[in-house]
Amino acid sequence: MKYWLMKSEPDVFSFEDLKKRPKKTEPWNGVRNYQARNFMRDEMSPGDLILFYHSSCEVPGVAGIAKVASSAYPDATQFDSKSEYFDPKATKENPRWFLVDVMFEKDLKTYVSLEELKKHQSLQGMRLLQKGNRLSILPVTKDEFELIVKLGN
DNA sequence: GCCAACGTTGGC
DNA sequence: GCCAACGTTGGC
Repeated sequence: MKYWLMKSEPDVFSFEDLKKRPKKTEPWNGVRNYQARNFMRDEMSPGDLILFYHSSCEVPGVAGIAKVASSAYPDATQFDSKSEYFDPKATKENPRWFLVDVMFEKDLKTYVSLEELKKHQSLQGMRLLQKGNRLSILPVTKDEFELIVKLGN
């Protein structure tokens, strides 16, 4: 079992939006970064737990807990010429972008802001907190995951 | 294969 | 809106 942090802009797709989905799942489409893709394609397994992180918003931070709900499969938006995520170099025979389905797991009692994360000595090594970090999917250690869940409860 | 130019991310 | 950081592109 692995642990992850996945960023989403809440104006586009928030943790509350995930919860409101009929099956509480959502294909994590639109990732167009190779490192992030590799995490989904090669490293994630169904059941892995996810910190659902809100970025580019008033108060960035961890909004709730989700989990990986499928194995990896091609992101359909890469083949759709009308999609903003269309990739002309991708073919169905040779897809370039993969995704997993993400499912609501549980709420936190309180939102855990980025500011709060920065206060904790034991989280200083998180990739999320490193300068210049832009990756939208990041691995998180078990200890980091558990501490952050504790901060939210 | 180098690297400058350009685009994007994301906190502030 | 700014800007630092960093990934990608494309000319050579």
